[in-house]
Amino acid sequence: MDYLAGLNTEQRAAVQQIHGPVMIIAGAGSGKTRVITYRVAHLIASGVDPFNILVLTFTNKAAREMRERIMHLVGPEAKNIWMGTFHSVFAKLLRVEADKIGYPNNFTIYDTDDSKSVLRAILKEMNLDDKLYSVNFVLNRVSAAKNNLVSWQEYQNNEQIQADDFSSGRGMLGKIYETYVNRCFRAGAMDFDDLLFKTNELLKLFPETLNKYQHKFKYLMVDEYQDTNFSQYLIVKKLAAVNENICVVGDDAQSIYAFRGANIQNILNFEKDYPDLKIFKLEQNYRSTQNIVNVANSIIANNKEQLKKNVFSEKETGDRIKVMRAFSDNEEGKIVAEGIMQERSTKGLKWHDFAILYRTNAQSRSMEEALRKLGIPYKIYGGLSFYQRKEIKDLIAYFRLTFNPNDEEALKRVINYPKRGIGDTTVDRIIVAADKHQLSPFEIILEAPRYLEKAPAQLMAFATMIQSFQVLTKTQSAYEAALYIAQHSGLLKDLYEDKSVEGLNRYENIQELLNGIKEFSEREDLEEKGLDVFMQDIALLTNDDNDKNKDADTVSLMTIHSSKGLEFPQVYVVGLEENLFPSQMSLNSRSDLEEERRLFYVAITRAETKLSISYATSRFKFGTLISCEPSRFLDEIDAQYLELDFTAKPAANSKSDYDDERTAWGRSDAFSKPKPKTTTSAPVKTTSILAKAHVPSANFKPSDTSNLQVGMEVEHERFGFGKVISLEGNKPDIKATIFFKEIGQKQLLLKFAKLAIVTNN
DNA sequence: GCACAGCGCATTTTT
DNA sequence: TGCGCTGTGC
Repeated sequence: MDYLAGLNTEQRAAVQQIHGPVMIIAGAGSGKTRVITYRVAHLIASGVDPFNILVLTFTNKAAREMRERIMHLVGPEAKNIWMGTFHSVFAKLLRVEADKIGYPNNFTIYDTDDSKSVLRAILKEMNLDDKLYSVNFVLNRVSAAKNNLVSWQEYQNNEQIQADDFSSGRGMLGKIYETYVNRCFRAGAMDFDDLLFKTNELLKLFPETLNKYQHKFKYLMVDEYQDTNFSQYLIVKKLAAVNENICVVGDDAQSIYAFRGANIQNILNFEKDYPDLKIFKLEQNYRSTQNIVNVANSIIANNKEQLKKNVFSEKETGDRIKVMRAFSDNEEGKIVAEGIMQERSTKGLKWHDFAILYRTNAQSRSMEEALRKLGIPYKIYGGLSFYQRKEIKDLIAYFRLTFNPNDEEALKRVINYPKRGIGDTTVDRIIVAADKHQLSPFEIILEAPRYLEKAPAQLMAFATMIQSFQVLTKTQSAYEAALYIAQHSGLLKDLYEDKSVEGLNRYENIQELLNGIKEFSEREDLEEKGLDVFMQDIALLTNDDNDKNKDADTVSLMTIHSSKGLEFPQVYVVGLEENLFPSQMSLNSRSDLEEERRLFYVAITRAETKLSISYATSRFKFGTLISCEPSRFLDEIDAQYLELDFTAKPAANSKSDYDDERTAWGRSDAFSKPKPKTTTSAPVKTTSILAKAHVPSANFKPSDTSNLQVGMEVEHERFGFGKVISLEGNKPDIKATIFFKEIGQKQLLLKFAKLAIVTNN
């Protein structure tokens, strides 16, 4: 067991505690993956049968990486571990048990687009106001219900929910939910949430099935436990109920998916579910410098709800965190690109040592432009994944329809693509007839003359074609079948004839998919490798599951959300502005704001050696120029860790002459106090964050404020000069209301505020 | 049944 | 600003 030697004391203790409930709180960069993989290896080394181990992750990537690492530790036995994402593991389980809940084993998995399309059709049929009932809103609502295991019946019978819906004028949501569920069922389809919802249903309705899996999965491990929703939580809880060998790993500080139903309480309350659990805290950060870790800590300390931990680093102190101000979004891109350029050449780094992280995808544009101008290679992560591209979805829809002709979304997608003269009206008639006769649309098409007044020959031809595909897939290999379908559906030809750049691209993408299927066909580790097997969890594959050139030396651009779990030597977090980060949408509730703060925490902790943060004072939003305030998060960072770089000058075409830092800011001077002359050619180092542009006087020194009186003029490190308006409260907790010239009125607790008394009035 | 113009809308998104 | 959906006109 020499692998245990590579772990620190706490890590080793966590790895060796293989029985009973265990919670591992893994701070950022604390070697979490290492602990999980070693723990699995240790389970096996201790005699646990790999078949009895279930490891759940959230991403395919995490599952894949862990599997590889475990394989490395324990050898091919690792193959027998059930390890995968929640969705893929329970999809697999449901394929075995589907008939119990009335589903075919080859059920289709609807992706988000499919779900939206179903809902769009329903909303249209019901003639509902598409302002009140926007597809996104309705889907969120349905999804939230499912994630909280509220069935459509319960939804309709719950007075609270009904009252809420009616008061917002959306009384039909319950009915929509019902119709949606029925529509999916008829199509033999489950959406993403169903994979978990139906698993819960199965385990609830069939105790013997629950029992079977409770005894199969004797040892459970859940990664990123802070991101579980109620549905996932309950599955895990049920499966673990007999043996209670459950180990959850997570970091409440990195919970950033509440908006998708993740419930941070699951980790905060884990202790209540398993009172005799063992808790291990991995607090040593092996990734980042002390400065970076300290900054992250100072940010997250502002959150109320969190588990206590003390993340520390024993690496070097490191550079201070650079805060850069720009005058526009374009200029922000420019200073970031220039920064990268310079850092790379002075420190001999590679492009792939850098990442630019932003809150919203829209911010990538100014970054891209600036990088392009300097000839810096970059890659944008996220966005459309390979499997979400139209042409790929089209071909896959043919596959889907072949294996599950009831799959209505697949049918609608390809019945007239490529063009074969079956228009919307015909499709509508088919759907109406399907509803009327309680059949699937495809069944109507098969006997079109019987059910439809007009049954165009094209319809019959289409049905015959799909049937021929069905026959074919029974005998041919996945690749042969796929190629045949691509050709004979006319899809390949249609794309081939499009000679535009995009058309060429689409054609190549199809080729690539076919190549992927070919590789699958040739895999030797699989017993079954028909196209149906290939199709099974294709809907669950995403972005990086098909990344061709991930080794390229490029700067990485991505949203902070997608950066979770990654690390880079140098990280630029951009757009630290109010209403952008934190997002405007999150300002209404404390919990939303705390999630934004955790997001900032995640962003900061991606950096290994150097972190730079930037903001712009103006930016284009939806085509109009708006002015921006620096983010409140900047104020929350302890100023001692920062280095301000305000050297960026407004663009040359700007009319006025900017000599002075403060006029450059667009604010007038507060008081006619002598100002420190700031050098504009070199980075300004001060002890203040200057989020609000105040540069404290050179001789700034906090005064003793125990005798502070109303009317006195004071100076605050960050808020600038102000006048005391009122004082209230008793001794240690005296609260002063001060009107600051630059930022307006603020209330400060004197015991904390660092104020210098300027005049005694 | 199809093409195109114009309107409206716009976080984050492991699955 | 830029994309996607809807409606109009052929």
